[in-house]
Order: sequence, then C-alpha cells, then structure tokens
Amino acid sequence: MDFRQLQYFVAVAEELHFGRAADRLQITQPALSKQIAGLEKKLGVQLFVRTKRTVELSHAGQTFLHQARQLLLQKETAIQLTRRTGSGDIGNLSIGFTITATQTVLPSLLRDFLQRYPNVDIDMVELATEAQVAALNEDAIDLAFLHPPIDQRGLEVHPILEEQFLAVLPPNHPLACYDSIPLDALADEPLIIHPRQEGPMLYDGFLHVCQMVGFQPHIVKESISLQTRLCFAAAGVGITFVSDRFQGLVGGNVVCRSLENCPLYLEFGAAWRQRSTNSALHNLLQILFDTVPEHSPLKAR
Amino acid sequence: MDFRQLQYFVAVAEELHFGRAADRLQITQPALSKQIAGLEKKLGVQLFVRTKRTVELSHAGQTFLHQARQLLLQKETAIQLTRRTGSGDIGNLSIGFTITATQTVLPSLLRDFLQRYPNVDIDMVELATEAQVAALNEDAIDLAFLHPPIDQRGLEVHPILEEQFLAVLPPNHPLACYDSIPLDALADEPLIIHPRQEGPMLYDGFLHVCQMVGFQPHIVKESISLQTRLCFAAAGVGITFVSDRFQGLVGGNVVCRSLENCPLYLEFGAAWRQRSTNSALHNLLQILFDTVPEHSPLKAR
DNA sequence: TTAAACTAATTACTTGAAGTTATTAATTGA
DNA sequence: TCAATTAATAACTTCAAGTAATTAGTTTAA
Repeated sequence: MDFRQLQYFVAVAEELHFGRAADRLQITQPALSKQIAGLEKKLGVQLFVRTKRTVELSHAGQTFLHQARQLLLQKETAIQLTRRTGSGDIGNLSIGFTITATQTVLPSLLRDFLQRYPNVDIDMVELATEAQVAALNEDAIDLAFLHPPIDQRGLEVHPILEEQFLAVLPPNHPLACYDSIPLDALADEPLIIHPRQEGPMLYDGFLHVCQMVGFQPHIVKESISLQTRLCFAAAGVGITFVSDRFQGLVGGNVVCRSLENCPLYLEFGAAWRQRSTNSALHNLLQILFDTVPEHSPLKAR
Repeated sequence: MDFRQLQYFVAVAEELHFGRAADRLQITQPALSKQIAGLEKKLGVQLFVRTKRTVELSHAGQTFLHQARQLLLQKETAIQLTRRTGSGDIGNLSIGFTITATQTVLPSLLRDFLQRYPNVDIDMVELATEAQVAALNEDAIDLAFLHPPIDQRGLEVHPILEEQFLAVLPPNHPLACYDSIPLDALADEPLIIHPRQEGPMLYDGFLHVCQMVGFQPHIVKESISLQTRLCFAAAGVGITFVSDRFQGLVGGNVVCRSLENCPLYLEFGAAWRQRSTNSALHNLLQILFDTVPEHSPLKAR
C-alpha cells in the first residue's frame, strides 16, 4: 500500500466510475483497475461493490475512504512542516543571554526577527557566560549572547561590541568633580565590585590594571546584583563600576565618570554551534549581522 | 514520497548508520542511500548531516522523523480499521424495531451479538413498520424488525414468528368465563383497538374477520398506547386485544382469553437491504438465524 | 607515517511493477 | 437487435528500485 494507491482509491471513491477517475488521475483505466484490485487484495477487503456497469463504495470502503483522506492530508502536512522547518520559517530557537544583551542588541533583534518569522517559537534563558557555553555544548540552547573569551571548540563565536567601565559614585563625592577619574585616585577608595566567579576575566583584569598603576584595590563589598552595588554606592559605602552600556540603569542618586587611561574592556558577542542545522538560527544570525556594524561571519549556503 | 521511503528514513534516523539500516531493511546500502537522497531532493531539505563516516539528523530531519512515524502508524491503523470493518468486528449498526421485537428476539439477540462483537456501535430506533421500510430505503437503518407484508423491492425479508391476538377483559366480565371466546360473542361488546394508521393490515384484517362472522364491530375507543388500551379495558370501558407475545405486559387487573376460530395472525420478521455491505449486519443476522427456528436465508459469501 | 578498516556515494546492470494499447465480456438503452 | 457504455483481462513497454562492484574519503592502529 502506498500513497499512489490511496490517491487512486480516493479518486474512484469520489467519481464512482473507473473511467472518469482514470482521466482525472491522468492514467488509463486498466492501470487504475489493477491498482484498486491490488489494494483490495492487500487489505483482504472488498472496497467497492461492482457490477459490470456500476461501482459503489462498500461499508469497509467508506471506512477506508476516511482513513485514506486523512493519510493524504497528513502527508502534505508532513512535507510542509519539514520544508518550513528546513527554511527556518517555523521551528524553535533557544537563546541564552546576559544582561548586556537586554541593554543592547536583543530588543531590536527580537522585534525584527519575530516580525519576519512570527511562527518561530523563541525561548529565552538568562545565563552567565560559562553556563551558556555548557548549554551550547549540551544542545540546550541554539545561540548564546555572552562575554568572550570562551572555549571555542565546536563553536562559532562572533564579536558584537565592547563595553567600557565607568565609576559610579554619589554626586557629592570628592572624585565626582573629575570628568574622567585618574585610575590611581581609586587607590585609597573603598570599592564595590561583582564577585570573581561571575566574571573572572573582568575581575582579574581590573586587579591587573590596578597593579600596573601601582596599588592594591581596597574591595569592601562584592555583590552580583547591579542594583545592590548601585545602592551601596549611593549610600557612600564605596565606588562601584558599571558598563557604559548600562548608564540608563543607574538612576539619579549616583553619577557616572569615565576612568582615565583605563585599558579595561569587556567583550560581548554571539556564539553558536558550528554544526547547527537549525535554520531559524541562521535566519536570526542573518538579521543580527545585517544590523551590527561588523562583517558578517555567515557563510553562503 | 511513499511509505517505503518513510520506512527507510525512520530506519536510518534510528540507526544513524546507512549500512546497519540497510541490513535491518533487508536491502543493500546503495539502494538505501539512493532512496534517502531522492527523499531529500523531493522535500528540498537536507534530512541528514553526513560526513564521510558519520550521519546525524538535521533539525528538519527531526521534524520529519516525527511526521514519518505518525504516518506509518496511521497507515497501520487505517489497514486495521478497514479490515475490522470488513469483517464486521467493528462498525455501526442501526436497527429499527417495533414493540414486538423487544418482547421477543431483541433481548437475547443483542446480548449474544454484543458479547461476540463488543466494538460494534449499535443504534436502536423504535419505528412503525412503514417508517422502517422508508428508513431502510433511505439507508437510515441497516436492519428492521417489522410486520410484513411490505414493499420488498431491494430488500431481503425473512419471517421470524407469528403473533396471535388475545381478548383482554376485566376478570368479572361475563365473557371471562370462556376459555376461548367465540368471535360472535364480541358482536355486542364495546371494543378498544389501536388506530388503523398504525397498523392497517391488522385493523383491516380484524374488520374482515368480523364481517365474515357477520357483524360490524362496535369500536368505542382507539389508542396507540398499549397501556392506555389496557387501562380502559380494566375500567370496563370495553374489550381490547393484545398479541399473545405480550401477555407478560397486561398486569393483574385484566385477564386474557384466546379467540375461538379466529384466523387473525400478525407476521413479524426482519428486513434489510439486499445490497448491504455492512458486515456487522451479516454477523448479527447469522446470530439471529442461528437462534430462531427457521431456515437461514443467508447466502454463503 | 603507513596500512587496514570503515563508511557513504557512485556506476553499471538487472528486475519487477506500474503503465500502455488492444481486446473481451457483460449490461443498458434506443 | 444493435450501438454505447463500462470494468476486467492480456500482452507488451518503460521506468524506477534494487544489486554487485567500485570509489573516495575518514578513522584507527600498528
């Protein structure tokens, strides 16, 4: 039993006439008779009640007609679904991200993508960089927005932007009079930073920069929450730092000042599995790299 | 795309190895490779990501795998359903009947049939004889339990039993002293019968019998409801009649007496469309004519 | 590094079933 | 009775599905 026989059967069941059904199917009548006979033999059931001049559906034939129509319909559905998945028109996309993404590329990217591909089901997960790398390798997410450098094995990584760090201090703080604070002015200041485990590159980088200038930073508080750090800074507990991309988040009771001659940058980029066959991912990357002012890493397919 | 390709695809998707999948399918590896390539070409989608030594499912391939399994499953379901419908093991059966059927063959017939064919969906409709003939011709019912004679065109009709009529009267009625009431004793009695339109054969037959004996019956009441007629009879309004098969329904406040030399019988039988292909019907008829003491009219098939 | 093993694709050939034309057998209607 | 209609059958053709043998590339192990 194959789809051809199902299609033939439905045609005969609808026409109740082998000749007309054969015309409709663009084959000759004997071929059709033979196929239907083969189908009946395979099923072991009489599908049509024939006389020499008339044809009608048997009871079992009515049952089979319904089934055959269902099967033909489901076949077309299967083809459509597969093709649309192949083109990325439908599908699932799981995206890992850090807070930086929500302040930069994500809003417009998602808006543009969903406008073009409204049937793709997007799943967002906020994860630290390390966790995103693990999630990529475990196939738990398709795309990561994270902070390189990372272990790139099996992954494609592409930079999106760089963040620079600003000092955050109360408006009445002595250092607030600077437009740009010299790094060594921080030598005697109490500092509030985020924990090393949540961003070792940045933490170690900061310590390194301080050592270059010749002092050991005086860290009085560590907190993973930006809001907490800002709160302590506003209270005068110490100076903290934020990415220049987060200036909109600091609020009115603190001020931001750049750091003079501070070579401290945080990279931000996208990463995905080299071998990914998720076309929705490729469509999203296309939009992403059409938008960000970088040369697209996407290969022609 | 046919079922063969779906089966091949599922095998490769499960083995992720063309050689092993080909073994499982009892074909050679090149044939399998060619079929999968043909399927991918037809769909216009890469279903597998191949290297020279490894095979894995693409994203679209995963979608198609689910669809393919569904289709193969539904194919088997379709075959089973059709075969079982063909054998009468499943299906629908719509049965028309008169009250006589419920007092005679129906209870044991339904019990035996449903014990043997529990998956057949039976639909019972109480209809007068004429309405059943119309329902048969309109394909609204598959089997009728009715009172011949009827218009037999296109129908198979088979007798099941004959009913004889008994007079029903109060226990203190003068005629209750007879074991068998002479018909002419009814000449001066008020009579209660059921309306002509609900059973013209019986009504006209009764009038004819009375005329033969030499009197015009004195009908004081017509009612279609057996209970109503019995009630009037018990109240002494007049004598009524019931089929000998309904003695169990008359209750204790009236008595039944046979009629002497009264050639008034009511036929009862089954009727169905000659051309019916409903195998459940044939199975039911088989049980019916195994039970009733008549030679079965069923032809060997 | 080289050789052996492994794996999917390719090539050339065979076979079977799906289709064709022509014909038959039976029914219907003029 | 004869022409028209219709499904089945028979004989033949064609195309695609399968086979065996080979190729090309990758991995594993000596």
